[in-house]
Amino acid sequence: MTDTEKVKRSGRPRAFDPEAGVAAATRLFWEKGYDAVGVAELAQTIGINPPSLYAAYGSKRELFARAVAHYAGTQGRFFARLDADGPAYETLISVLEDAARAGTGDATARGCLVLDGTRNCTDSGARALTAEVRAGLREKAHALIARDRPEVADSAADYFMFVLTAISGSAIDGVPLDRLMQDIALAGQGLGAMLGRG
Amino acid sequence: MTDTEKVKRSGRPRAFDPEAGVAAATRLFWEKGYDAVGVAELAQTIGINPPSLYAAYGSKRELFARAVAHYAGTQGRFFARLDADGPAYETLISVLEDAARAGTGDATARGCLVLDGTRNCTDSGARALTAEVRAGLREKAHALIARDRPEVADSAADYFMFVLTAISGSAIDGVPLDRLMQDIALAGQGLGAMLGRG
DNA sequence: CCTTTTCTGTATCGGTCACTAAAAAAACCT
DNA sequence: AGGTTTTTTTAGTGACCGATACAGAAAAGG
Repeated sequence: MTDTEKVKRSGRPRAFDPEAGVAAATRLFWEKGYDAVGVAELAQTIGINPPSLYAAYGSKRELFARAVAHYAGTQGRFFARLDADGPAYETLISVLEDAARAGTGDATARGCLVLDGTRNCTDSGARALTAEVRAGLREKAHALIARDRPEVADSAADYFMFVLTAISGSAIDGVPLDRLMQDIALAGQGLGAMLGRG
Repeated sequence: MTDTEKVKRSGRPRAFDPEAGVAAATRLFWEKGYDAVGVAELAQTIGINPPSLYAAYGSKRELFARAVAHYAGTQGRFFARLDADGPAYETLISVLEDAARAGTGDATARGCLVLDGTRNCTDSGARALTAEVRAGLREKAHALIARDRPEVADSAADYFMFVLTAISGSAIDGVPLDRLMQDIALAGQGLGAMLGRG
């Protein structure tokens, strides 16, 4: 008995799908970054007026929070593999490669929303949102590494985030996927030396 | 006979030092990024009013260009070592380490102005400015590597910029210098494998 | 002295920012 | 139908954005 059924309520029904609105907002935030996207632009892209946006989502920052969550569940879904119990080195490398693919996937993809979406952002709340997700990613990587090699988990998890940062920033700067794959292979040598590949 | 003497001209003399203004603007652009700094804030920090700023520098973008040049000649001076004729691997690593030091040097240092100062920036002219400097850096690294190992110059120069991107982004995200040094050592293994250390 | 030139501060330009007050519109209820 | 609830649209709020018009002030040349 899944409770996803919509409860019938009084009042004028909403003329748009809030989840579809979040998806559209995610695209916009991803392409331009938090500060560079205006509320008027968000509303127009969703197909509504600003008051409807505020009624549905509360504020630009809360909509961004929804967008980050949506992004994590779609573009960033491959990070869930860090929770699996495969070999650490191979898992980390494959996640880095998927990150490169996601950050260069289509013409409008520009790096990673979580890593670079709030760079130079004036809203500290928005910055804190992405920072929390980044901390969660580091924690996942740390836990994966610590299962087999607890003594290098701190260093390796830091290095994983370091390389992730390079991937997102480079993707934004226009480095194509095949170059990113080369870079990941080179960066992976440091990871392999610490973790032992295989 | 250096021609740095100021030419005496008619008219009311300028009440501030334009070069000192550029230095102050550089700090501001570095700390907050291009878009997040307003003209009013720039003028106030320099100690002038907006009209004086426009009279002296032309526009916010032109002042930013001056700031980038000033930054390259001060914070980024160590990149000149890429032009020296030392061993490629050691030179590249030491430059990366200096970049980490510059990006975490004091409390207000936030990564690299050239690498991250125009992230999520809405002014395409400002973005082009930093991109040109980045391309120049890559070119320097490429030339250094190509002297001894032309067959890997493309890959190694790309990887050098990849690691540089990670350093700046990580510094902004709060990674301390000692962790960055560890990360550089790990990333350097990929560089060493290509270039041969020594 | 007076004119010319350049810089100064004040006060503001039109445009956009995130956000909202108010009322019309579209559904439900009795 | 009449009343209630919620969303819609219209039309704005004050604050800030980059950039300037204007007039007074401070120097030089005559």
